[in-house]
Amino acid sequence: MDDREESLLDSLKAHGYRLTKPRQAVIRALATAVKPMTVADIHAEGRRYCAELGLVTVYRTVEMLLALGQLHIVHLDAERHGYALASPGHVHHLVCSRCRRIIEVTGCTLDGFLDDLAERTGYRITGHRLEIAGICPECRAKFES
Amino acid sequence: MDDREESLLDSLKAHGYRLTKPRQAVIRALATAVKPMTVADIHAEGRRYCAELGLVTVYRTVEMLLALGQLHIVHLDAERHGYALASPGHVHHLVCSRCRRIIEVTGCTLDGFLDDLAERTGYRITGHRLEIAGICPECRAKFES
DNA sequence: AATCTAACTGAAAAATTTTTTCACTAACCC
DNA sequence: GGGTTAGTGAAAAAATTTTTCAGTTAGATT
Repeated sequence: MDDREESLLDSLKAHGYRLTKPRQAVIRALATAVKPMTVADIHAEGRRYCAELGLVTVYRTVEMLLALGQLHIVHLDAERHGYALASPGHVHHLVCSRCRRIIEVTGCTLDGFLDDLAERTGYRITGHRLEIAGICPECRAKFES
Repeated sequence: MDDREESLLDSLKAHGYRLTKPRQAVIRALATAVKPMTVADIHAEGRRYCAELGLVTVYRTVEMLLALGQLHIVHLDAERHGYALASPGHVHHLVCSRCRRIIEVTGCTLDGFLDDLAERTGYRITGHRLEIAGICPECRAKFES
């Protein structure tokens, strides 16, 4: 169990949630993943850790983790979306278009741009989501000769 | 009919598509919208222009416009998404969290950051999606006293 | 450790969303 | 105007998500 997984379990406890096997399976599936996981992905992977894990519980646990701010929604190219454990702080995701491997990206440089934008439009800017698409080094090696 | 709508119809013709009434209704619904439209939104609004418009046709027309690059997917706060006509060039969307009104944003300042990122990670960066959330001036006036 | 109890569970059913199928319609070329 | 074929809506099917509910289990109490 890695640090991230452990702190997540602590966070559940701290919020009065029970540490059930199905929940641990969902969390482990997410903690182990290297790409955004759809509900079906989490279900399939989670069953490796809890054979009876039901799809409904995946939906419920995802919702719970989102409410706790521990999970990010990552929009895939088309209209599908997956979930990835959130690291603390402000992060974005760089997703490989081919294999879906993701890495977290910190230190985005949009603050000045957004301040400008607020001034120009009169909107109060409350947040932003940046998703970056690319081809990871492994896939480049395999497919770009 | 505004310019945008007209050029869209031209683009359909240029690609060998027929200009049917249901398609025109979908396009007009999108051209008139001030917020991202879900499939259901487009269907409801489109029926004002073509009373028999079927939901299936909305799905098909949306798919067609996406393939032509004329439509952007705009992810709403949660897991829902809507569609908005794409302006030519590189644009992002600023969406009001309260009323969903959107405005298009040009001139994002990420190029340097993305170049850096490519260097650091070895990814070849192929695109990015930036969605900015905020509260529009009207909603600020109404709800922020 | 045994007991209690409410949070939690999975299965089934229901609701919703999206895709497929198909007979009919209408846009566009002549 | 007439023919052809892309395009249509309705209905059915498939896929996804939510609700319901009786049974189970985590964790507090003793």
